[in-house]
Amino acid sequence: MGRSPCCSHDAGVKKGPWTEEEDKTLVEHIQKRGGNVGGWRGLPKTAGLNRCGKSCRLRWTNYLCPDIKRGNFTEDEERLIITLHASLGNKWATIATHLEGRTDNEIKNYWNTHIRKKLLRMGVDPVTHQQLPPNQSHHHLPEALLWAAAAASLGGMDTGALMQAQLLQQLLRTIGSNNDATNLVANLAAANAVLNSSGSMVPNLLLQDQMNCLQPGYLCNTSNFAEQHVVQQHLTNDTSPGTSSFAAAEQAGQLCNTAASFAPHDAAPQLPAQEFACLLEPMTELPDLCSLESDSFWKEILEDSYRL
DNA sequence: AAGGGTTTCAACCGCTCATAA
DNA sequence: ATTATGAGCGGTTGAAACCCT
Repeated sequence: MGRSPCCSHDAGVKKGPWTEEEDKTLVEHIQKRGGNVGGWRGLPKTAGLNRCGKSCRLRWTNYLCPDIKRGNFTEDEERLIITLHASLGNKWATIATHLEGRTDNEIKNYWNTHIRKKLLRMGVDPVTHQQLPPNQSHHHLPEALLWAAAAASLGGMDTGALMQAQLLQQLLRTIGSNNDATNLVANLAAANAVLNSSGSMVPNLLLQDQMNCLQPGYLCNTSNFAEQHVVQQHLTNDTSPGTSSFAAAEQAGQLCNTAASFAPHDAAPQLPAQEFACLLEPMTELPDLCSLESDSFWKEILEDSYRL
């Protein structure tokens, strides 16, 4: 089919931002017809607007239509967009049908200005939704810590969890680089002091994930870490106060990214979360609420990691 | 306060799809 | 089967708002 002649090529047709008067004219015209537009092409003439039909349709569907919901996207909406985008791609109109009151244009803009950047910062390719290779990832350790700190400040993660995230990242860095463990031990000591002084309780589930992460062979599958976290959370019906599932998944994603960047290059292909959950090795026996009272537990893990 | 850089989002453009003739 | 046309979609643009120095 040949391309249709665009009405915007009409001489003298106004373009650019709509005035209040034009909005009023368009709304009154459509309401007068009981919401039945008829045909957009002929609408400007019958409504008395010096606009092309296309412009009228866009203004109505994206802004003036009374069904449109205004305001910031909720956490649930954001999660739904990401989920739908993973399966549908840039099918904004289709995605919009799943979010009541949101337009395709609004979702597209929100994706490009917020979600896309957020995923990139987390080291996730916004097109494929897969982990970016370390050399392409915008993610790096200090930024991960900033994210964790931001999450903690918003109440999504307590300080104990934040410290755990830092510790895990330090540990993985040490494992990956084979550097000496001096800094890690020093950090562990510092963390110990902080935890002892604050009395923070470390979310048990987060610890379990971290412990799994440290087990031999796990690094080959770390790209599934975020999914695994969600599956485990679901299975254990975790309801830790102050840790929403989304925040937990995000924080798990952070840890996943770091872990994946140190994974062997011949890492096994990814498995669906459900399949992977069945393959999980038995959990490591955790110390008492991981109080970090005893450095020996961590030292043993470190020693094990050097033997890998 | 100013001005330069960045971000946001309404609106446009060009294309494809669906359908009537 | 072919063609013409309107509707709708997704990528892109640019003005305004916002932020930073």
